[in-house]
Amino acid sequence: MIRLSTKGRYGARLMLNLAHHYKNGNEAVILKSVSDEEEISIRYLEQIVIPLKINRLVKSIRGAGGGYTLARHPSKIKLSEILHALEGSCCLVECVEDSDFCSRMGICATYEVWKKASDLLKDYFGNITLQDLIEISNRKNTKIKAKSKSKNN
Amino acid sequence: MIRLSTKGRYGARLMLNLAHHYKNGNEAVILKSVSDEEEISIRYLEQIVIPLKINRLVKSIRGAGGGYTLARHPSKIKLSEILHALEGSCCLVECVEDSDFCSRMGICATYEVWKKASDLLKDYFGNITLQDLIEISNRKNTKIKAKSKSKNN
DNA sequence: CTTATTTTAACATAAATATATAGAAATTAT
DNA sequence: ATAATTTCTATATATTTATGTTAAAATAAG
Repeated sequence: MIRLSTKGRYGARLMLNLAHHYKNGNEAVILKSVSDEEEISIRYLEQIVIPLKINRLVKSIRGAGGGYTLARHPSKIKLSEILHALEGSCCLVECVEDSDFCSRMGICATYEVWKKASDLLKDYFGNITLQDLIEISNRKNTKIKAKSKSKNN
Repeated sequence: MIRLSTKGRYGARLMLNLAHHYKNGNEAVILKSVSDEEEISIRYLEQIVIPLKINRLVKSIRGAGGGYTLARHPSKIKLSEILHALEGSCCLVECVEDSDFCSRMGICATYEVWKKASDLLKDYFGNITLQDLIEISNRKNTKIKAKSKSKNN
C-alpha cells in the first residue's frame, strides 16, 4: 500500500493533542491522557514519542507532575518535521532519498515518477503546521456543535 | 514510512517491461525474462501479476509459447490503475477510503490532511500512462548513450 | 531525610502484515 | 509424449505494530 505508517499517523495526533494543551503556559501533558483522548495504546505512544523527543519537537519532564510539552509554538512546527522524525523520511520510496538503495536509478523511469510524487507530498506537508491543524480541528468541532444544537431545536 | 509497497513498485516495473515489448504485435513475454531484466524474483512476480490479471490490465497465455501481454495500448493504461490493482487503493491512509475504519473521522483534523494528500497523489498518478513512462525511459536511455559516447571521444 | 507516588525510559516479547522463496499441478504448443 | 509456461499452495523471513515488565528519575508528603 501507499501508506502512512501508524507511527506517522499516531504521532501527528499525539502532537496535535499536545498542541491543544499548549495554551495556558504550555503545561505538561501525561501520555495516559493522550492515550485516553486519542484512543491509542499508551505503550505504543511511549515508543512514538522517543523520536519526537530526539528531534526536539517535544520536551519531556520526568517524575510526578511531569509529562510532555511541545518544544515550540504550534505555528512553528510543520507536519513534515513530525513525519520526518517518525518515518525517517518523507518520501514514498527509499530509492528517492538513498541513492545506494537501488542501482537502477540511472535507467529507471519509475524512479522519476516516485521522486516527483514524493516532492508533491513533501511540499504539501511542509506547508501545514500544528497551528493549521488546530484551526481545522476547531472548525470541525464548531460545525458539529452547531449541528447537534439545531437538532435539539 | 510513507511508502509505496514493493508490490506497487515492482508491479509498475513489470507493466513498464511489458509495455516495452508491446510493439511488434504485442508478443507474449515470459516472467523469466521480466525477472532477469528487472532483477525481481520470478516467484514474487508470479504473485504480483495475479491482481494485474484480475483487473484486466494484462492478459495471460498459458503453456508453451505463452506469457503475459498488456491488455490495452500503453497509452490507455494509467499508473493509478496499476497501483489500485496492487495496493487495493491509491490512498495514504485507510480511513480515507473506508469510513468504518476509524470512528474519529468526524472530529479528526488529521483526516482532512491525509485526504487531501491522497487526492494529490491520485491526481498525479491518474495523469501518467505507461506510454509516458516509456518516453521518460527513452529520454533517460538516449542521455546515457550520449554521455558514454562523449566519454570515448 | 526517608518513603511513597508519579511519570519517563528502557528492554523484552508477541502478534500481524509484508516480502520473498519453494515445489508441484495444470495447460498448451510442438 | 515432451517441454515450456502459467497457476496454485505452502512455507520462510523480515518488518511493522502492539503489549508487558522492570528500572530510573523527579516530586511530594510526612
